[in-house]
Amino acid sequence: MADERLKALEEKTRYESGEVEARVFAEWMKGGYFHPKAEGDPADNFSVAIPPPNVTGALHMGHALNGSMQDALVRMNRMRGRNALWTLGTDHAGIATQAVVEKMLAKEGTSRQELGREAFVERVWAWKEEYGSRIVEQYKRLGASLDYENERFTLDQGYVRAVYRVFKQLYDKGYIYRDNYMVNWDPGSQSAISDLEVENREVEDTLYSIDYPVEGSDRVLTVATVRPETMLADTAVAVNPDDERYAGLIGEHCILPLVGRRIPVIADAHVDPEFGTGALKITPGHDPNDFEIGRRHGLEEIGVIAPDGRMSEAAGEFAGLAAAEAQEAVVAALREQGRLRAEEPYVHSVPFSERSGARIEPLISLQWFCRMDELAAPAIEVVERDEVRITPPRWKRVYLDWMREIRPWCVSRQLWWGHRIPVWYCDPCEETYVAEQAPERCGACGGELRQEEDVLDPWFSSALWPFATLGWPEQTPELRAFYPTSFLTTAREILFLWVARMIMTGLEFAGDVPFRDVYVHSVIQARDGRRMSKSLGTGVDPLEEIDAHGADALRFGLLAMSSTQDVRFSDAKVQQGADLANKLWNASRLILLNVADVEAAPRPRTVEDRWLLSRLEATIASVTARLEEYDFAHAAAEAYAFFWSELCDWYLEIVKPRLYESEEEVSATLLWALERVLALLHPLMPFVSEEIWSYHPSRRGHLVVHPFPEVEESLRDPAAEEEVRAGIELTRRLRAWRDLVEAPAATVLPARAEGVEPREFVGRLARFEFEADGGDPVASVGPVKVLASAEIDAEAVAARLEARRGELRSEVKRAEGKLGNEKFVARAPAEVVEEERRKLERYRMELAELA
RNA sequence: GGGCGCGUAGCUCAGUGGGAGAGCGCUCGCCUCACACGCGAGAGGUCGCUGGUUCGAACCCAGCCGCGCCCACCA
Repeated sequence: MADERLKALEEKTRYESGEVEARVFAEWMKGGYFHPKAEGDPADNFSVAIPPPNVTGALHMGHALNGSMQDALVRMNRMRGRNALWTLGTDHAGIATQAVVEKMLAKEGTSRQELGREAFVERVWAWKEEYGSRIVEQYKRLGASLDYENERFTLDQGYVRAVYRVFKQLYDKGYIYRDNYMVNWDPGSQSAISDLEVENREVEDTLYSIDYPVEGSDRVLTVATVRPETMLADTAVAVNPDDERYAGLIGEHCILPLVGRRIPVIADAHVDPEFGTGALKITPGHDPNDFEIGRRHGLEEIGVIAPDGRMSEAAGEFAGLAAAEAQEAVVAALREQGRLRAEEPYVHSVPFSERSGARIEPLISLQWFCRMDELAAPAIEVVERDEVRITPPRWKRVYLDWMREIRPWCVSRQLWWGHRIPVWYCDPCEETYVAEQAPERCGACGGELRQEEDVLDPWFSSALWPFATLGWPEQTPELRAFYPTSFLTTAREILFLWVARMIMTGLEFAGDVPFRDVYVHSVIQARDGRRMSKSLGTGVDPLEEIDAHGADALRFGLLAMSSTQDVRFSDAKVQQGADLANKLWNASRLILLNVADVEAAPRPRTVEDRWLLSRLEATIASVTARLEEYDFAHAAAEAYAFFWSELCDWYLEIVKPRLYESEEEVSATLLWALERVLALLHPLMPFVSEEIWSYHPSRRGHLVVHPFPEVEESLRDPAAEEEVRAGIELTRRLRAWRDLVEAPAATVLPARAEGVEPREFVGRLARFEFEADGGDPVASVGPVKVLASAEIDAEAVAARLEARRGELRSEVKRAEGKLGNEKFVARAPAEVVEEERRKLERYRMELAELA
């Protein structure tokens, strides 16, 4: 190694992530390591399709966690020599992207309507070209080993082809149809949205009770509603068929106040006789339940609220008012007519759009739907049979429950940014064409065609992600080599929106499941336990964490935090990662600056060497197993514990004298151990491990493609582990003893060992001299007799002895009690009883020594 | 209304049938020639409550009390 490099290593006593990460990442990119060959079989290769972030997005903690997990597995498998592909791409994110550009236009004093559709879509593309790569650059900061050479976008040319192919085939199968149906209308984005994009929130409204007079009688039916303005669209009053109070009224009519319409009194089991008066006003045009009831009874569907949130012509004198204004006006009119019986505060849950935040306006509109039951059936089976494994397993049932109740999916959106639905209409002859490419003219009359205005729900295209990104519908080498992908990590909130749909389309169109494993990761909450949210201001910015502590620190921290349950963001865990990076750096300096010029190899000379090698292999086995079962938190914790405690605190301290003399055996062994530790940690902390590796004398190429350590069973040595463990235990007891008697830290205390000779390191690390002459024994610590000396306070020793005797007496009592229990001796497993007897024996012996 | 998860050291979390753990924080002692982002030694938990099963329960079962999430059409 060049002397300047060694000198730099010697001088840098701290690991500085800031001056390493960009340089190392550039080296990886230059090496082309992230772009695998499209060769081999999917079963031997490893591939992951990144959950595509929105083009408008910025890296948030969820991305960082998800990315850290995916990258750990992709890196591990790449190191194992597999063709490892982590597919990169972004989602066009209809509403979000359209909203960003619309906001820009508003600032310029114009609007999308003013621009027109074509010019607007061009503007969005221009925006995407300029700003759409932000989040990709942010993934690089995290160290994500994505295939940056092949970035996909849900609206790129090939992808659109895949979307149109799927739409056409679903249409031809009869799954896709157009219908007038009740949808969740989002007045914010001026579009229909799917059930899954609706969230219910508790709201305090007023519950109005209104009297509907019964035709030809003095009776009134009192109905209750929180939306009195919708009464203008009422077409019936419903009561429960078993409700005796109203039995005689079924088939009669009410006269709708304000409107004067005759509406029938009908019987429907949906009505709860216990609620209110047991009479329910039916508004098929503006309430999902009423819509269902209306269809059952063939009621007229009247719409009085238009898509813009204002009252339509059908609202008569209220036309043109905003719905809220209409509500006030209707209530006032009813009050004036004496029809308003009661108003009371009422808390109930109300649907809101997750996209725009606006209160959902249920209304009937002409939309495109996709029937899901046939697609769902095989997607249910593959999960039932664990051909797609869901981890943690409790989500399997959640998935299955939802899939078994699946309902048609409203796939059309009234937006301009997205996949314009590939349907063309001929107005004169009322023909409809569904095609992958625009037909020239109408086949029937030769007339001009008009393309459907609506675009597809962005989730429609996301549903094709694992195979569309690999080039489907072409049978590309990528598709052959990397489909099915190996696994998917995701947040539980998109289990239905995305994961379930990918499984359905994968089976239907790509002929196989889209991935073998789904790992549903936990949610990282804000430090105070609230959800991280931009609007609440509770988000923690991963890029700030990277700037402050390094990408490795953040990655380690997130993996260490992750578990199967939600956790609060922990600054301490990120700090632990930063500390670990620094510790790695410094332990490596110690090793690299002192070793002899030898090949890295396990060359144990002492039992401590065999101990370290054995512990290292145990750690490799365990950490690897944890990663393979997606237990990232334990993988991180175990790697940390081995490195920090066993390798640094014990082994390095034990072998320092040999290392300073540049002994060959210990040098070779340490270089070997360091190489394996760096490789093992690389998937978790890629930057610092790669950087240190650049100083390692065994280095021939980058660590990113260095073989991942395979367990060497021959290095396992239980006897050495036990012997050194005992030495460590004795060292600890001696240190604790000297602290208790307040012996000065630097002094070496005289002692004699009886029976077995303690390992050399015990005396050195605990600062005891076992060959000491003279002095009377003042205390026993295990096999060690401590001799009297000026450094030791006799009173403290006496107190210590008494305390230890107390401990021993209580241990003896506990063990005696247990062994005195006949049932314990009779029923507990023999080895448990035997172990208890051995303990009792030991305690009695030590107590006898101290007496 | 149904389902799921969680209540363990001051804090954040592991542990899921045989003597309570980690990181941080705290106390004491160390600038020991890799690291003070360090080293050594400690203090600190009747494992939410009540019953039950078991020789033995933080762990299994039942009930209760708190907290969170998901699904669901009660006006």
